[in-house]
Amino acid sequence: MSVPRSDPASDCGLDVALAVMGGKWKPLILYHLRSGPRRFGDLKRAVAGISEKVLIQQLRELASAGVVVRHDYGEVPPKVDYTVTPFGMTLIEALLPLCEWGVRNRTRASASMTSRAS
Amino acid sequence: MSVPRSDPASDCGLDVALAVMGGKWKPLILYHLRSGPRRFGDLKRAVAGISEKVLIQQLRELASAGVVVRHDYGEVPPKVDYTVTPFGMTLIEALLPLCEWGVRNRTRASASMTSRAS
DNA sequence: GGTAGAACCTACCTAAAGGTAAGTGCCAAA
DNA sequence: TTTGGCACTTACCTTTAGGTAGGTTCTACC
Repeated sequence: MSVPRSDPASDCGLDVALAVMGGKWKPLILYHLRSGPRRFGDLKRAVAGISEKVLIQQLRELASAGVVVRHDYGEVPPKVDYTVTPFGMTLIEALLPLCEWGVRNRTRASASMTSRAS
Repeated sequence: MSVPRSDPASDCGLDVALAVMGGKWKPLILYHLRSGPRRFGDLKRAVAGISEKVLIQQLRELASAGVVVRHDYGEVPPKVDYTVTPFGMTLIEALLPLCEWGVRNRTRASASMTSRAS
């Protein structure tokens, strides 16, 4: 609406990527799913600190983006697991350089964030 | 506090990267700065849709993270420009695969986002 | 003298993301 | 029979990122 001509965002796909994996926990969820399927409760414990509500919410969004698939075994007690799709894997791969950058610059970056340290 | 042992986030540097370039406009700002210094007003026009308040806010955060530098010419009328640092350049490079992913999957990704379309 | 533009600052408001706490149906183990 | 775990759901509240709309100081231009 407010973009005049040849939307500058179009050249830089970051908006797309951010729309898919942006959010406080999605990167972490993806990280924990990268090595295979995980059950809901399993994931909940792995992604320490996340609430069930938010976890399921993020999983739904990832699923509706085609990044993960939900598999319901239809058993009782309930058994459900989540797996990264091949498409999701391409995202994870594109994410890796940024992961590495983060790991390399963790100290430096958090040092500059002093204004944010409570 | 709620993290038991060997914080899972530590393995995946995405939290660091997101802390630095996360936010609605930072990727775009970086994108527009990648090819050289830009004056404030210039940037304001380039990043169409952003308000001055938010632009300056994001620039300050990028600057305090060491990703860009603010140069004040001390002239009157005011002249200030912003440049990406070498450190910032390493971020931009780590960002590129994600950009490309976004560009490649723009259609697919936005198609899955139907639930978000207003 | 009035207007415009430079690079901001300030106060206030809104919307959405995320967090908290409780409840659901069902079954197995204590 | 109470408890606990599974995979959720629901209602409600808080935080914060971002947006809106003004103001400021100075000069240049008409």
